[in-house]
Amino acid sequence: MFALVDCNNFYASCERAFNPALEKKPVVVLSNNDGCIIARSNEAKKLGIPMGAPYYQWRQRCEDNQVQVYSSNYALYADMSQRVMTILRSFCPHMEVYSIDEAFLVIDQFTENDVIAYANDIRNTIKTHTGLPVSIGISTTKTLAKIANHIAKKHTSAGVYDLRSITSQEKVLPHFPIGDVWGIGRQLKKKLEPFRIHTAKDLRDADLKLLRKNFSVVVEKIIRELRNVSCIPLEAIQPRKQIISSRSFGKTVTSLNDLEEAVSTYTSIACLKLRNQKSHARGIHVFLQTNTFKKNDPQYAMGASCMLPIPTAHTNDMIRIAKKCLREIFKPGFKYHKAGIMLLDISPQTIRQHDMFLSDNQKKETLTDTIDQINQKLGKNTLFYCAEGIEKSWQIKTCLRSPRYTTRWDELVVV
DNA sequence: TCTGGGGTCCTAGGACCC
DNA sequence: TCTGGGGTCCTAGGACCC
Repeated sequence: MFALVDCNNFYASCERAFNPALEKKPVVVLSNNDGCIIARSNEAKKLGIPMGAPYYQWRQRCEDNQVQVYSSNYALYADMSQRVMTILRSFCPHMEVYSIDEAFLVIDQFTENDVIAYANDIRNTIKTHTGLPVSIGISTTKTLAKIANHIAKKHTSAGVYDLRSITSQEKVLPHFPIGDVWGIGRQLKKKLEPFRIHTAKDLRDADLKLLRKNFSVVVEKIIRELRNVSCIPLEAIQPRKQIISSRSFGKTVTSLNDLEEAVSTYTSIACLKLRNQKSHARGIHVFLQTNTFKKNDPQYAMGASCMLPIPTAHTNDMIRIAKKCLREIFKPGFKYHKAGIMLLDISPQTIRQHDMFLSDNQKKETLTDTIDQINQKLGKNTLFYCAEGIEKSWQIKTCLRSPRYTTRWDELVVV
């Protein structure tokens, strides 16, 4: 038996948890650079504000309706997520953190009635300890638990829905749109329609062989999961296979110097993530681009990679080759809008192929460890590489960000 | 004026091996 | 006239997720 616990309107709810004045009011949270709307409270959804819409197109509507608008505050959301996950783990250690606001639990030890009480206990505990509302969907497979969660969120006031029985499945699946099924996106929806598949029930009852011939194994798994056959197992937390760091700039960037600072900063962010998961990487890919929305501006987008002889997790090693890549692709005269980096060929630090002709550099290890420890103790970026820049004029503006209530001593909530 | 930032998995095709 | 059968690895592109 799977339960999917999903926080309602997560980012918007985090803002509300520390600011009760937002209760019952429409709230939206914006993406980096205050570009797009990426979270909405129920009140904001009712105003017709769509997910992912560019903010500038909806700004007037927001102002007219006194919508409370926030820049994203990832320090806060990440910390709140950890609190929720810690509570969930205390209920059920057999769990998979699926995203910042969702987790699957495997709960096999319960009888029919107990499980509802158990789910309610989880909801109440999370609400009491964090202030965040969650919904819980329960069923026999992950795909069905996802559907149950949708129902819990939209059609019940209880916040818990049990979709294990055939009776409940017969009631729900005929009305559940195919595009809302986990794993069916826009393209698959379009391709399934000629097969007269419009609802979750249509897909469940479809001819498996016919669909397998026309679609990938992904679709076959979804069909089987809808038939109560579990094909997508609970997964343990794995180290990332790919680490990306990229941002749009706060202003148009034209100089190589600004790009170098930005790319060095992103490299530093990514390398810290890399070390935190005890991995190292053998290379880096650097990319930059102009603003693709500005059709009249000359466009340029390019990337370049560079590999090291042996993997590293040291920021200084990586910044050095990142800059080398950047200089290869930089062309003067363009108005740059975004740059980023991707770490390549990530592997665990325990697996290490030494270079016969290079000696280990113990000093470098000590340096990196010390920097990390100081930053851990005294706050992010207490020490940083000068290559990252000091003024960082290219950096994003987040003028609507709420305080980092839970991770900064100087931004604690005042009661 | 103004349009985010991460991730994963699958498949096909090419290059190579014996 | 006629040209096998079985593998692996890598990459790009596409689809999906939050």
